[in-house]
Amino acid sequence: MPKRPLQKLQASLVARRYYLENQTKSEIADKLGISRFKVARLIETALKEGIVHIEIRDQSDLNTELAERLREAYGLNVALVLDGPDLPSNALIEPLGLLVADFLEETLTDGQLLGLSWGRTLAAAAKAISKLAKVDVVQAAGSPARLDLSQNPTELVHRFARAAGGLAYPLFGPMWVEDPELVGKLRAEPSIADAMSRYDKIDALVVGVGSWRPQESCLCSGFPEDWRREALKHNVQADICATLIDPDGQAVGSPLDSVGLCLSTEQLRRIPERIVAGGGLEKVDAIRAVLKGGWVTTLITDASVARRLVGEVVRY
Amino acid sequence: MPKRPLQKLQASLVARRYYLENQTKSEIADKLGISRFKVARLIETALKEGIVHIEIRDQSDLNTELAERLREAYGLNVALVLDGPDLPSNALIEPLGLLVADFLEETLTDGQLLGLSWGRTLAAAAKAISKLAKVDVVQAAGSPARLDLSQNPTELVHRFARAAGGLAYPLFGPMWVEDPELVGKLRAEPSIADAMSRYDKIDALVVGVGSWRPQESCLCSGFPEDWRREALKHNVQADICATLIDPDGQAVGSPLDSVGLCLSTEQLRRIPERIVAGGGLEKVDAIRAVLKGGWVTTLITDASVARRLVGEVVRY
DNA sequence: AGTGTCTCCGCTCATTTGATCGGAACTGCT
DNA sequence: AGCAGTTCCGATCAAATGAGCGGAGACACT
Repeated sequence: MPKRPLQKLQASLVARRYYLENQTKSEIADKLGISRFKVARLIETALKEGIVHIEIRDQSDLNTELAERLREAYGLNVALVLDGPDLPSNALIEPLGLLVADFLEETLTDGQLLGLSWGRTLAAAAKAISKLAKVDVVQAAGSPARLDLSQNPTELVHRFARAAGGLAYPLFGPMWVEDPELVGKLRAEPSIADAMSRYDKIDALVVGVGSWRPQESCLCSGFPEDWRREALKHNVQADICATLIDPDGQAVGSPLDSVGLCLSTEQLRRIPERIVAGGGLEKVDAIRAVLKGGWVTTLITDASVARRLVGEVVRY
Repeated sequence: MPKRPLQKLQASLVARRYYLENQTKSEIADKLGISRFKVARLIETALKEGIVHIEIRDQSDLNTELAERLREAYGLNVALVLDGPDLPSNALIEPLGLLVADFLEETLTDGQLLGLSWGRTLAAAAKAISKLAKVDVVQAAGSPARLDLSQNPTELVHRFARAAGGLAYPLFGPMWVEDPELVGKLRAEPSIADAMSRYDKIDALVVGVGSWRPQESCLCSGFPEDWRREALKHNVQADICATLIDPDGQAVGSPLDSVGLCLSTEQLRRIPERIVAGGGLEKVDAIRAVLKGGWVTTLITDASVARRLVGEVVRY
């Protein structure tokens, strides 16, 4: 028996009354005949000594602890981390989509303008959306090559707009054309011009994150051979909407800047809320890159990625 | 997945920041763009829903939770409950004595007058005492019959006084005599009168609790046969110093009132701090009785007794 | 639409709490 | 004993928090 059990004893007694019985510190102090400062200090030591244990138990499938660490490490506004074992990207698309849907349902407010790129996670989100705030929805980039129909970005924009009861501004056109003259004509096309003119007013943009590991990215694999070579020479790790990102998070110029039908890098930067969704360890390099560059304000990912990212000591 | 994980999610996020990262509610509110009231309500629900778990871990061998419940159930000022398995009284005497010693060392203040009765727990306490506040010590009752030397109350008073560096007022005399005339003479005896005259000024009294189950109580077994019969007719369950207590906690008159060399029941009542020590299930009836009658302000006991007592639903 | 109920929100005002400070008491050292 | 270093304590003032209230919006029912 320690010679003075009563110091810690009193600490645990005070802590019990304060935390478990909701008595005020002053009240406890009066009853115990000590000053309220002493009570406060006892509680402090109880906390420090581990006499008081406070534990936050997640009751959903979200890991809020990882989320919080991730959020702090990369200066995000919000991080949502789906808890669970390491799974391949494919298996994560649907739950992440659900999460994106839920997040949008709870955070968008009437009258905002939502920008959407494309991707499987967004497609899953679109399916899961039920009721959205009354927002208008604009397509942030034309259709990339080799996209199957279920991911048709135009369809996606309509789905969101319908759920929101707002207007849809789809972009009927390819993400890029190789002929500079043709780009000019397309951009002048009224429906396309209408959509693209709204890019500066987007309140929130939702995009998947594209990995540039060979054979993974839609965008990478859809690029013309010479573009891709050029991009890989710059060590591009990720694409976010139409912006290519190197391992340090810097934007790498690409032909899309001139011949794309899409949000420009500058426009992307200016969007107040940039929501990026993507999970699975295959994407961890891409996600790290976009986080480093500060391209993200809200990240929606899974625990495997989050664990990897917070396990790295660096902070930005 | 619940349709709205984000309500609880936000609750756990807010709770994490509040409890684990010590951010203020206002701070959290600002960062999240919600009102501080909403933060407070989220934390409230997190508490209510069990998202936040707060646990007080005792680091000593004291069970503060039982102590607190006991304290509340019987309106005690302080309860100390030694944690551990059910043990017989004998095995508890030494640890309880240590506890009494520690308690006195931490709570007595210079200049007070400490009253002591006798008993094995007090003897153990006396052995464990090392440094006490500078108090004077007065013996609250004469020596009962059949007490072995180690429990000699006079010796006890001296030990305490020596540890305290204060004066000792022992009572050289028996706890009672059967001849009323002799009592008068003894009470007039200067050293005895000196001690007894201080009974009204006692700040804190430490007593063991005596059980009146046959063959257990020192006091009971030491009583003359006719006194004991009379007491048992009144269903006496306990003695506390020289006062006999029935199962409801009422004081039962006894010859000690007239022929005892000891604190009277009225004097006992007036002592501000009445510290009662005793443990072991054999004593539970006695302890219950003295608690019921409000004879105790500080109870020092063991977990088996505490469990039993708080397990009974009644409150007084 | 009208209406009663209900929940949720943020305001005001009083209370509770924290940050910071200087002084008292204690300790170890000369 | 005398003295620096340390710890502990409680006061003050500002900040954080809680209790309670009324209004706005959602919902169900007429």
